[in-house]
Amino acid sequence: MPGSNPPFMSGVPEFLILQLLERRSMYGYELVRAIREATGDNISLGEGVIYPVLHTLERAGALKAESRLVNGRRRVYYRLVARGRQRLKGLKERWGRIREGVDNVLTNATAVPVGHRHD
Amino acid sequence: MPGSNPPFMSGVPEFLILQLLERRSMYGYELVRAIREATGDNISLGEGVIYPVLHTLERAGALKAESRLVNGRRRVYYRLVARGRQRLKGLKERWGRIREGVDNVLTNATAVPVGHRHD
DNA sequence: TGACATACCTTGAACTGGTAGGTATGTTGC
DNA sequence: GCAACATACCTACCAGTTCAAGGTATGTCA
Repeated sequence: MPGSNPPFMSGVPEFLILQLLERRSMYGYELVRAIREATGDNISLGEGVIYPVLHTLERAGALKAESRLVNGRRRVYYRLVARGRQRLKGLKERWGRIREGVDNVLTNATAVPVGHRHD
Repeated sequence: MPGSNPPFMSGVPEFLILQLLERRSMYGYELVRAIREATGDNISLGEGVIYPVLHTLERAGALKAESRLVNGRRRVYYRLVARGRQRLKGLKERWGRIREGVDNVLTNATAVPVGHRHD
């Protein structure tokens, strides 16, 4: 039975990729390992996840690809551009809200919605 | 444009439902509002999301349904049972790991994986 | 009588992650 | 020279899930 659907992962690969590329350009294979490291081994994504997302993001104009030749091997570096930064910003906000919402229920506290604080 | 696919939501409806039903039994329509309240308006799920999840969860043996008649209206109350509690436990752990992984990248800190702390 | 809240339900579309497979090059050890 | 491995890219298919939209029916209030 190939392809189960683990919870809480939707949007996460894209989010992590965008986030990491904000710091510096990277190539796909590099991202696979970077994600493991940067998440403290909490999240591990295979190449079969990374590459398609990269391609989608590029088609969407969020990333620019540049093929370089290093040690006789081809590497496709991806650079975050304006549209990608915008996208990242939106995802950050969304992540913040959902994270907060879930944690509210988790910690049993009755919530104070973002943007409705009145300290 | 029907059916967009907002990120970070996969697994969340199930998780919230399980979480809320751990405290007390509720019926579907009640859950819709309870989720809005409990998440501090950060998350809002329609009936079209709640009911299918409820049915799936019941089929999976995580919930027991009981139909009651209140004020001439039918209400289907759902009660969390053992299998559901187990499921909730697993989701809690998963949520913890993913949340931590994402936040690690977000806060730019190199991570300390869960279970690998050595204070 | 009409409007609205309550309360349940299903269908179809769209998206997305995961697995599994496949290609090709450089490096290392025997 | 050759096997094994790491590097580095890629795609096709599956499965599961959220969501909007629509539909039914009862009670209440003006």
